[in-house]
Amino acid sequence: MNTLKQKNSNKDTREAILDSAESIIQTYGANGISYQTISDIVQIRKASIHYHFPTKEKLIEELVRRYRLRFLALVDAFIDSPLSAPTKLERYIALFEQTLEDKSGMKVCLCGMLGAELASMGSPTVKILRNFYSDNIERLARILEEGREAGSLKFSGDAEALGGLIFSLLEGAMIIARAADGMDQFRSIRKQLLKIIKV
Amino acid sequence: MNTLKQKNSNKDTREAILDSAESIIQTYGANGISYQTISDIVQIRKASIHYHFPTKEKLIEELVRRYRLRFLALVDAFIDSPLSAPTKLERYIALFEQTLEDKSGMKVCLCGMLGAELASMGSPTVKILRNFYSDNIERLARILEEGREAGSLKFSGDAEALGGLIFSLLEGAMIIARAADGMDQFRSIRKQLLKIIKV
DNA sequence: GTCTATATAGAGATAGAC
DNA sequence: GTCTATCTCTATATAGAC
Repeated sequence: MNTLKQKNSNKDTREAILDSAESIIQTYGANGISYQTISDIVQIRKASIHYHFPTKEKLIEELVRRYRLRFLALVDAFIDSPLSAPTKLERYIALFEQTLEDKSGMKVCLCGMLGAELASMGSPTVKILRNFYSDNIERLARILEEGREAGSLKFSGDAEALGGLIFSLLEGAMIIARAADGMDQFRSIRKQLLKIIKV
Repeated sequence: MNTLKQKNSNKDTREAILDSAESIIQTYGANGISYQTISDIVQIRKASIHYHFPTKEKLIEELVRRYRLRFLALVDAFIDSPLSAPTKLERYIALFEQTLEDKSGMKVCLCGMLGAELASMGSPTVKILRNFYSDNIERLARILEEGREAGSLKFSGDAEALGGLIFSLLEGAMIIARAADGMDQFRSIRKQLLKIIKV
């Protein structure tokens, strides 16, 4: 705890920059962030942000990378647990619901938001976004297949296709429900979905 | 055809501006348009665009208004026809599929795209977006209810809730499928959806 | 209705001092 | 690692000639 000690205070600044950028994008879209707005929130000069993230593209790339890892970790915390498949599915949906219920305003999935503007993102970022989508669909497919085998979920056809359906649905529902300005629509959609596939 | 004749040539320019802006937004997002990019496509000077649309906000508002009317007209062209409910549903889904299949690149629903950035849109625009969503959900609910009564569609619960689910699903699927870079994912989701509710 | 020219503000980014 | 200062580019928007 002496010679190996890192200059560590920058970790905090770096994370604070990512935190503020993430929050803004989830609320206003990719165009909502600027070095200035981040500067105002983090209380650091614009130029200092460039020390941590040389370009805006790199900042967004890092943002997406972090978000993906963090979100998948939340999923993987229960996916191999002894919980029933329907419970796992409800937990999964709850992750989206919580984002939408954020106390600082209804937020949308970062990767759903940026996916809308995919054509204007750098290719490393696009790769991570793609991975985020396929990782989530794969997790959903696993839950679905497990439920079908256990007899707790019922559906016909490909689990992967239904996983893609549910993931698309959740991403879309966040955007649409936010316009309705309340959680009711999202909740009624969730209820309808579970009614369809729960045995 | 003389005294009442309008100065009419501007109609074309106006529409051309809207067309180009629409196409850009559906591909790159709201941030993709600037007076310059529109100027390049329409072959008109930046300042001239301001003659037709004094501010960017007004331009986007008009864009959303036009899109909504046009899209609903396409839906209403068959919604009260003697077609079966499942066929109507397939036709409805085809409207989204066609947008995604556009020859100038995979496009996303204009209102889905702008909904992602709802928090940074002007309030008249937000109102029209909200209407677009609720109008579509209402049309879907009508088709669903009709199919249930005719025995050609099967589902339990509220038709409005299922309509919201399907609409959210389609909006989300356009975004997610585009990242997968091909129509396969969208088609497999459509297939899966129809498998679930077709009798 | 479209043009040229310009005002003004904001963006991302860099240089170099501390 | 953070600062001040500045560069360059692009954005929206306006004034006024044609």
